Amino acid sequence: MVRQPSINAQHRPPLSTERIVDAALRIVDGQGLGRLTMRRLGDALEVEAMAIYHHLPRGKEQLLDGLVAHVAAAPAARPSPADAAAWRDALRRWARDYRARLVEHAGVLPLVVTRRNPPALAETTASLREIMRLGGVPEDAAATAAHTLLGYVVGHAALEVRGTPRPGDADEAGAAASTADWDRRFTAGLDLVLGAL
Amino acid sequence: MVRQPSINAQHRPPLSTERIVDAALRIVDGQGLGRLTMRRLGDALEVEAMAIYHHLPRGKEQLLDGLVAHVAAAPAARPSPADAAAWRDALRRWARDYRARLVEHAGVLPLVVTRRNPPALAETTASLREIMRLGGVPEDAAATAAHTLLGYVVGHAALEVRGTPRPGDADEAGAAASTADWDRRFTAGLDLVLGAL
DNA sequence: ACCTGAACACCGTTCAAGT
DNA sequence: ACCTGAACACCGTTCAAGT
Repeated sequence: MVRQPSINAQHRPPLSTERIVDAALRIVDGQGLGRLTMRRLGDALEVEAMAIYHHLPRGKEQLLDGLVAHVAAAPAARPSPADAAAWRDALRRWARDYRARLVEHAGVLPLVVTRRNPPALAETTASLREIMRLGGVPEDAAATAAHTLLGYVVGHAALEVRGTPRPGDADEAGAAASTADWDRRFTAGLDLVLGAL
Repeated sequence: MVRQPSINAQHRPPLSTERIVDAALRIVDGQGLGRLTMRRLGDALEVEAMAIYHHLPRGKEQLLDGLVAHVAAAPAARPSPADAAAWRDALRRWARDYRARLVEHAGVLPLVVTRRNPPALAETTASLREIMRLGGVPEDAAATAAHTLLGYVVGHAALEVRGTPRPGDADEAGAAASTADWDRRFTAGLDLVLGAL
C-alpha cells in the first residue's frame, strides 16, 4: 500500500479567498457574527487558522470587508432601454431585492450598516441615480432620491432584525411582530417613499 | 502622619451602573467600540475589571444594552395640546434630534441598529404613533408612517457613518462627502418622507 | 456589600519552520 | 507557494478570598 504524501493535499480543494468568505458567511448565518473566529473558520476549512492569513494578509478586517462586499454588492440591474420610463418599478424591484439580501444575512447587517467604506457606498448610490437618469429624472432630484431610498431600505432592514427575537429567546410567539407583519410594513413604507420621489 | 486605610476608599465616588455606562460611552466615543474592554473600562473607573460584574451581573452584554438604552432612549417630546395640529413639525423635530444623537455616538450605532430588542423598538414607534394620534392621523396610517420615518432616520444615520472616512484614514479631504453634504441630504430626504405621510 | 487576585478558556496575530 | 506549530499579548468571565 503506497503511502500518500499527505492526507489533505489529495481530496481537498485548495484554499482561496472565495472559499474562505463563503465558509465565513455560513458560520455567521448559522451561528452569528460573535462566533466567527479565525480558529473556527480554519476548522470549517479543514486548515490551521494561520493558513488564512496567507490569502487575507489584512486578517480579520479583510475577512469582514469580504463579507460586506458579498452581501451588499449592489447589482442594481439597470433597466433595459425599453423600460426606461418605468424607473419607479425598477427602483421598487431593486429595493425589494436589496432588503431581502440584507435580512437573509441578518448576522452581517451590523457590518453592512456601519463599516466605513465611502467608495462602496458611492457605487451603490451611483447605480440608483443611473436608473433614474435613464428615466429622465433631473440630476439633483435623483441624488436626493437615491439617498432617501437607500436610507429607508437599510434602516427598515435594521428595524426588522432589531424587532425580531433571536430564535430560542423568550416570547418568540408572543407580542413580537411576524415576518408577514414586517413584509407588509416594508411594502407600505416603500410605496410611500417611491410615491414621494 | 496618620496612615490612610486605603488610598482609594476616600476620595472616589462609589461605583454605580450609571457611572459605568458613562465611562463606557466615553471610551466608545473617543476610541471606538472595538477598544471597549472590561479591563480598560476598569482602568477608566480606577477599579479592577472584576468589580464591574458586581453591578452588571450579565457582564458585557448588559453593558452594551446600557449603551444602547442611553443613546437610543426615545424621549419623543409629546407635543403640547395646542400644537396637536402641527404633528408634522413635531415629527420633524423628533427626527432631527434622534439623528443628531445617533451620529454623535457613531461608535454605538452598530449596536443601536441591530441589537435585538423588540420591547425597546415597540416603545419608540408607540411614541411616534402617539404624536400622530394627537394630530388626528388614522391609526393604521400612523403605524405605517412611524416605521417608515424611523427606518429612514436610522438608515440615513447609518449611511452617514458608513460614508465618512475614519479620522486619520486616507482621502479625508478627498472625494468624501462633507458634514454639510450629509446635513443637506438628510433634510431633503426627511422633507420627502414627511411630505408623503 | 463591595472589591481584589489568580486562574481558565478562549481570542487575533507574529514568526520561524516545514514541504 | 502554501501551510503548520509554538508563542505572545490580549480577551471575558469564574471563583475564592479579602475588607
